[in-house]
Amino acid sequence: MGITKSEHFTDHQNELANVLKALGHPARVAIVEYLIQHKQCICGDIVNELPLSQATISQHLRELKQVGIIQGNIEGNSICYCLNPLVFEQITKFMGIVIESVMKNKCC
Amino acid sequence: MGITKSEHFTDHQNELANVLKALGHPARVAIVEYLIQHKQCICGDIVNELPLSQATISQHLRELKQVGIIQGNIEGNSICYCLNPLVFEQITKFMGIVIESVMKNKCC
DNA sequence: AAATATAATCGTAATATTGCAATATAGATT
DNA sequence: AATCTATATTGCAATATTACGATTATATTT
Repeated sequence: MGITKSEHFTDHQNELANVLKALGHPARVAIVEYLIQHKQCICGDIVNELPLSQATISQHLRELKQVGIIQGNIEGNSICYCLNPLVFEQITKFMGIVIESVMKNKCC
Repeated sequence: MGITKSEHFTDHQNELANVLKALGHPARVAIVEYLIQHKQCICGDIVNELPLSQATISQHLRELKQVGIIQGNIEGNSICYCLNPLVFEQITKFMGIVIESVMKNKCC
């Protein structure tokens, strides 16, 4: 099929999964890491950094933006992208709950 | 194409992306949440919990296991699965670095 | 040993993702 | 206004993912 049965899951589960899926590609991890170092970028910066075409980079940026991982502000000719902290706080919170739970009870 | 050009990225980027991709599906988020609450499960528990077939659940469990998110121990007839804290610590560390970076510098 | 219980695997269909060339769009510059 | 620069979009091919029925494998129970 290839189609996820989203309707059977909670909004929270779908939203978290969407964000994590967006981060689940090495090029998009690389883009986030570029933004960690340089704080901001335009599409062309990433095109110069990664061995992927401009069209492909643009697509990856769109996916990251769609789930709120980055935000883009138009600056004249180009678009300035940067990280959105809120999303990462959400993810960290989830991961924290997992870790806390695991620590309390060892595996069978 | 549908094929990720993994060879162009670092091991760290590929590994992190693989773990996040594995968590990037609502059913697999739901499995992790089940494990947070119940500490452990067998395949049949999840089959009873989620509206997906046994074959599909088994596949999702295998994906989670492949990237080290869960571990499975054979217990007679069935297999007991539980969470592996190490992976989540890795993810949290990455997320923490992102947040720290973002806090230092607002967007353009 | 036959029957049952549990879970993995195989085969397959439907759909999604990845990547790129080509093209389109929009602001900046001459 | 013509050109340049930066990026988005479209269309397409190759591959991956999701899901399930059917089957298989293994351990347990009768």
